[in-house]
Amino acid sequence: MTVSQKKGFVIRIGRKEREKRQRRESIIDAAEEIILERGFDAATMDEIAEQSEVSKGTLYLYFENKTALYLAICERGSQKLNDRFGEVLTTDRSGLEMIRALGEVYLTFVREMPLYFQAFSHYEAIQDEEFLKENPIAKQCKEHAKQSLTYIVRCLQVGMQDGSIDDSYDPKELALLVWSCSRGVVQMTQLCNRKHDYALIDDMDVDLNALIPLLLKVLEKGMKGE
Amino acid sequence: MTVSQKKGFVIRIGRKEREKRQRRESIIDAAEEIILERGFDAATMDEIAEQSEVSKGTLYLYFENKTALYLAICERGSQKLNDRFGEVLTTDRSGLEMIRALGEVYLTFVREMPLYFQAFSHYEAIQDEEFLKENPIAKQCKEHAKQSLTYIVRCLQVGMQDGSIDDSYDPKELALLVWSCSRGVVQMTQLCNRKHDYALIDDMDVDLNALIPLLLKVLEKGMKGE
DNA sequence: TGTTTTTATGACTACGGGTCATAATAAAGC
DNA sequence: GCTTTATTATGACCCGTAGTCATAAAAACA
Repeated sequence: MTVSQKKGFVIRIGRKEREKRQRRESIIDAAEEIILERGFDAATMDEIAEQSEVSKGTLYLYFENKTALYLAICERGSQKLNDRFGEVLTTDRSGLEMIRALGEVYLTFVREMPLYFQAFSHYEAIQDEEFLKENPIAKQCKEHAKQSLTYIVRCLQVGMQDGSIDDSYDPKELALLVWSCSRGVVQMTQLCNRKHDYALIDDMDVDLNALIPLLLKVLEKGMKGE
Repeated sequence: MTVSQKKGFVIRIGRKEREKRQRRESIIDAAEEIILERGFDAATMDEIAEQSEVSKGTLYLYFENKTALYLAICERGSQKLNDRFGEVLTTDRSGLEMIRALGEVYLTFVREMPLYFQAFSHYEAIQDEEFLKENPIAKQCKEHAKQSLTYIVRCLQVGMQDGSIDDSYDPKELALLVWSCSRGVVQMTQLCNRKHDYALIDDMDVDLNALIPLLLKVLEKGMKGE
């Protein structure tokens, strides 16, 4: 543990750390599989333990409770989404075009990995504020969310610079708005797709796939600079 | 039971029906109180039974399970919101103005009765499709949602008639969009208000109260006819 | 009043989240 | 190597809560 200890020892500590993280990840993998099969609520810790080839007790060695484990899934998801958002920022486009790209990235993400989207909803449904305030994984999730929002702000700022977006808006407010609306629309889409008999669409015959392009169209017109 | 039976009997049946409904309502009342105190997840059926001055067994005579009871709360909420939406339609305003009014009604509703808003989220989180498909209360909820959406469609149609809204849009699609966005924004607002340390606002200093007006502003500009 | 039907009850069961005494394994000291 | 100490793993167990059911009370009826 102390600095005076020989190199070999330090290396071995490194390996242990690595193995520990690996096992943690494999538990999250297992949890994801089980949740995909059974759903968030129906999934049990016993099932997850079995799937991850670990005893129940060990599970609780890595995650203080079920919520913490689910938060970890959330954290993974927000990390992934964040990375994809970041990539958009590296491309050379107008602000408005980047906003559209972010929207498409978001939609693709949710389509490809609906589990993470569900996990986000789960996270938001957590009532216990104390837990959220203390838990380090929750803090990570927050960090990622903040980061994502910042990406949107940046795109809007670029758009205001290049004239593709009306610069009389407050970019931060507008970013929050874009974010909220996208979430709302995607949520609705998911909802309608999942239970295919969901009231709103039944005899309404609206094409859900048209909803996101429509959002972009309306938002763009609403945000466009003169 | 048969038609030949004397009046007194029929009247007594009526009274029993009435009492049964009343008790059902009082159970829902109790559930709402407990949930307000403890939250949806922490609330137990025993607590609710005690609060409604009924045994646990009786509770299950009126609601097949906890989810059904929660659905009943949802049904109540959607009924109330629906009524308020309906009132807006009776006023004499331009389509765009009515849309704004609906937005305000919605926001007021959520502010006054956050419990119902939470109940809606709960409803949407239910994974068991079979249950939702069979349950009559769920069907009612759906009916209300459909009705609300129709109100929005009507307002948009009026707006397209009076020229306040661009009539090249499909009113149904646009209604779904307006609805989704509003939900998204309100959800975000609720989220940020609840856990006051929610990542997005912390050091962003965005005024949440400005978010809904901003939504209306952007939507209006985006939907406006030339 | 006696009989049947409806409604109410709370002890009980099943099940899942979470714990903890104990065991296995690995590291350190000699 | 062998012993001692520290770390990590285990699953039997505890406890709270959703949901059940045999029994009782009440109401309707004859």
